[in-house]
Amino acid sequence: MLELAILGLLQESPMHGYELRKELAAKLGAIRAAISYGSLYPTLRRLQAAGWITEADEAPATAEEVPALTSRRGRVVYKITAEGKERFAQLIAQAGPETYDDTGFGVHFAFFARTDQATRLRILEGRRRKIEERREGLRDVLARAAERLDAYTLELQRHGLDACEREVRWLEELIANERSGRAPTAPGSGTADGRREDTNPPPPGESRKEERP
Amino acid sequence: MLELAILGLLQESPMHGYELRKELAAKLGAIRAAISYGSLYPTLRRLQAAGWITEADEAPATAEEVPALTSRRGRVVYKITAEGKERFAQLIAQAGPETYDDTGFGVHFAFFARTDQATRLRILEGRRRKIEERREGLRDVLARAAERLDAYTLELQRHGLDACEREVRWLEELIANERSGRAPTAPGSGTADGRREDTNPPPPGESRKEERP
DNA sequence: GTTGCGATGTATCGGTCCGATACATCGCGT
DNA sequence: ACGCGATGTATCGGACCGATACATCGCAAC
Repeated sequence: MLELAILGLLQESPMHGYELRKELAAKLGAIRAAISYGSLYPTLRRLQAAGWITEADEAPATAEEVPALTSRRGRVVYKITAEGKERFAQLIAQAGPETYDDTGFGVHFAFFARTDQATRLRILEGRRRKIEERREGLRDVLARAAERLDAYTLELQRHGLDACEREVRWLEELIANERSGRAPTAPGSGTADGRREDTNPPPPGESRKEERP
Repeated sequence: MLELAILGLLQESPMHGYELRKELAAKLGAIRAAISYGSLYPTLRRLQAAGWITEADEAPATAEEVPALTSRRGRVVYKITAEGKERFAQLIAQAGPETYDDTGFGVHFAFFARTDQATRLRILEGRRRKIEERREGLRDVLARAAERLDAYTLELQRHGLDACEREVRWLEELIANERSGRAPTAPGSGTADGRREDTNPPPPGESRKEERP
């Protein structure tokens, strides 16, 4: 999962670890808390060893500054390689069971703009199926085992059931939109910017902000 | 977390691993998928080594059956010890940061019937605070960084924001109920069985069903 | 002017939990 | 007699987390 997320983000622009973590938190804030450094840095090294990413030397603007003795380690900027892009495409397209759990689905969904429509549909439907199963499980417990459970546990189940029903409805809408080839924005959610023929443009902002080194 | 859940369940009745997993799935179905055996069995041994639980020999009904040679391993039933109950009480009362994340909160909530009111209130408010923070983060992203993100990512944030707002309202209701000393059942959720002076009875069904061994 | 502090930044370690896998028994239908 | 799905215990490698350590930079307060 982390691997997929990193590859996806680096495809938008080169970044160093710290920045990667922040962007990840912004993109996946709805799904999960910020990624831990204890996972991030080892994974970066693993990806580098596999050849999916490389170090990009930072700010080669003027070559006059002599590196001198104090070797100035500091931030390490990574960028994705051609093999990395292939790997990303492969990870996005193939869907295992983990693609449909909370985190897996969230990460895949966050990169739907780089996913072809058939795959999007497949993932949305797989997720719906999984949530429907969870929903049925909760209904069963509430219907058949209610007397065995205390009021708090029951309230928890009810809240969970409600969340499931809500998510299924959300997915239904997304699936309907997907089938009719429209943009993902649900009707009535504001920010509807009208027509768009081509879904799937690598999102805007491929250029990058500068920071004084 | 697993430790707390196991201790809590064994307090209701002795069980073996398989059963524990099923009960856990029923009780926490709204929160998370079934626990893995890869965590369950090692944890059981850890708890046993610490003295919180012990093996309870199964079905001592008739002592006539000679164990004979084939030593009949089979299921291992565990029961909680006095020290285990103390440990449980301690874990329930003390709230670290992990008490307020999704899983942690779910487990604590599932055992609210064994938790005193002050602690319940503290946990509900801590959870609310945490969700409010997540909500503010999502609002920030939607307000300030919307143009940097593609339509799918935005839709994800919107859905997450909605879930946050909903959970905050749910928590508000629970907190209000808690303060007024009522049972947890929200008004309008059916199953309101009227007055109850004493919250905190060890829930019904302390006796146990029999299965032919 | 220096001192301290919060943000930026990289890195490791131990621990928790998961997913796959293996294997043995039991009840039951065919 | 056979198989097959549910029951049941167990281990292993790997993913990810939380705490911790440490170094630099900008800047505000004294």
